[in-house]
Amino acid sequence: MDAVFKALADPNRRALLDQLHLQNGQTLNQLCRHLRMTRQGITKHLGLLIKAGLIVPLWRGREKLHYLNPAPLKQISERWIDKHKAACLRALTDLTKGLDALKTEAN
Amino acid sequence: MDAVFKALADPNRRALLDQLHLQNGQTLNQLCRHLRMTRQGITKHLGLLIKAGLIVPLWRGREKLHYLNPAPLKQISERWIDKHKAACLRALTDLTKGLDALKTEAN
DNA sequence: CAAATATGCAACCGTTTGGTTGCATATTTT
DNA sequence: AAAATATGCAACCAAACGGTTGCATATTTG
Repeated sequence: MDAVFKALADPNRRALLDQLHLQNGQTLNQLCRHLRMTRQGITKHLGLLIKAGLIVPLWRGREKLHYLNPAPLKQISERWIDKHKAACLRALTDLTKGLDALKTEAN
Repeated sequence: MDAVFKALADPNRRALLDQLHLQNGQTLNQLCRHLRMTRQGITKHLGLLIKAGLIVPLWRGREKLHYLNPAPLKQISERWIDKHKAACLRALTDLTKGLDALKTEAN
């Protein structure tokens, strides 16, 4: 899961995911058109995304097609984000309680 | 939003959030007990988390209390994760279609 | 007021990261 | 078979990162 968080940390990589979200199954060269960077640079980013399981590569002849894999995002969402979101109300009441405690202390 | 993704990229920072999730409003020193690192190191991590809006600091005398702020996570979840999760079925069918295309091509 | 406590700030340092350039390899196309 | 296309691999580099040490500052306690 750490690999997924790390993969999502870079805006260029998120842009790549967005691009595939727009049109799934693009080749490396196609993806290169949307991002001003050398092909090799993009290859590196795609490498991380693939390692994190966010993208699944598929070879067709000399072309490498890139497909989104939503599973890791779903995991993160369910096992991490939701857990913390659930604490939403609690966290806010904690904060206001903290503020109140300060106020009464001040008196 | 970039700051939030970057803040979440480090396991120590996620551990800090988890720790606050366990007990909200802890001081810097309290948080230091749970992580083997110098206080200054932790201060840096907390700095990023605060900058990302994930944690709200609150001074009480010489103590700095740290409270969770679930808002940024909610934003990321709604504006990014959900968007990509929604493509779940689509992405999978895309992939299988890609595989099928390869198979038929092979014949 | 002095000592202890809780924190901040800045410099430094090894490692990782993001990106480039250069060259090699594999598949198509002509 | 030769040329063109699509990609991989490795070395290299500056910048960012994660963490430390050393010292300064502010608040409490005795």
